Amino acid sequence: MERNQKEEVQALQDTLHVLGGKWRLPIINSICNGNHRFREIERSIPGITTRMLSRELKEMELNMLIKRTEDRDAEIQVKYESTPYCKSFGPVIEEMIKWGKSHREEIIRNS
Amino acid sequence: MERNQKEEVQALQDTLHVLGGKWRLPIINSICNGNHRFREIERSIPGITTRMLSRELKEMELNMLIKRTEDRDAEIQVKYESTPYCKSFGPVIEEMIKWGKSHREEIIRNS
DNA sequence: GTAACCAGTATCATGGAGTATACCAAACTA
DNA sequence: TAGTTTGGTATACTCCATGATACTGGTTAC
Repeated sequence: MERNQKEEVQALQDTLHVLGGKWRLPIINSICNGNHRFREIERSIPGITTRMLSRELKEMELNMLIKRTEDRDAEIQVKYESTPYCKSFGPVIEEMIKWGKSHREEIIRNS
Repeated sequence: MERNQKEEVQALQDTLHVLGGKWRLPIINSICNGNHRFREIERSIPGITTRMLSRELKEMELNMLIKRTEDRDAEIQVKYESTPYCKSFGPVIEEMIKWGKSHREEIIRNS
């Protein structure tokens, strides 16, 4: 019981650490939704700056969350893709989206 | 499709905002796990300081995430409880714990 | 040939989340 | 009655994530 709790807190903090910051999840979501180019991703996330997107993409690549490919001869020269590791966040993201949506509905209903 | 995406990003950012910071989720988890006293919660979350716990609890009370009751004659004078609203995070938290745990296992397996 | 788009980088500024440390009054407890 | 626990507050500091703004070198579209 006691140990179990510590383990859970640990697991939570691990997850929070990997998903840390304002932009990680929106970026993952955007890429998983079919945006693969830098500007495409940028436009799909309201409020993000070029600088933040650039930084986050770099670190996420280091952390194996996404894969960046550069191919001068392809129609899309620079392409960002999600890795299987990244996709393992699917359920987490889904639940968060679900919560966010119902939260909004709740607020609208109460106003 | 396009609108749907914006809505999802919005929902994600809403959720992130409410759960923002390093400590919210661990605190919710702790309270939901049966810790109801200030020091109890504090001890259950490694690394948190009195100040941060105090601050977070206050704001979470304002946001209706938790309920604080003071009763001088009860055996527990000050008690923190989760609200139904707070409990709506259950699925989100569960998924995050699940991810964190399997992530740890993964790392151990690969080392 | 110029305007717009792509994929970023460079610099500078800043607010507030988080840390560290000490302290308090009341209650309980040995 | 001295020590410990409880539920916090006060003050001071630090640093880093984020924001704002500008710029660049290459490519494609008109």
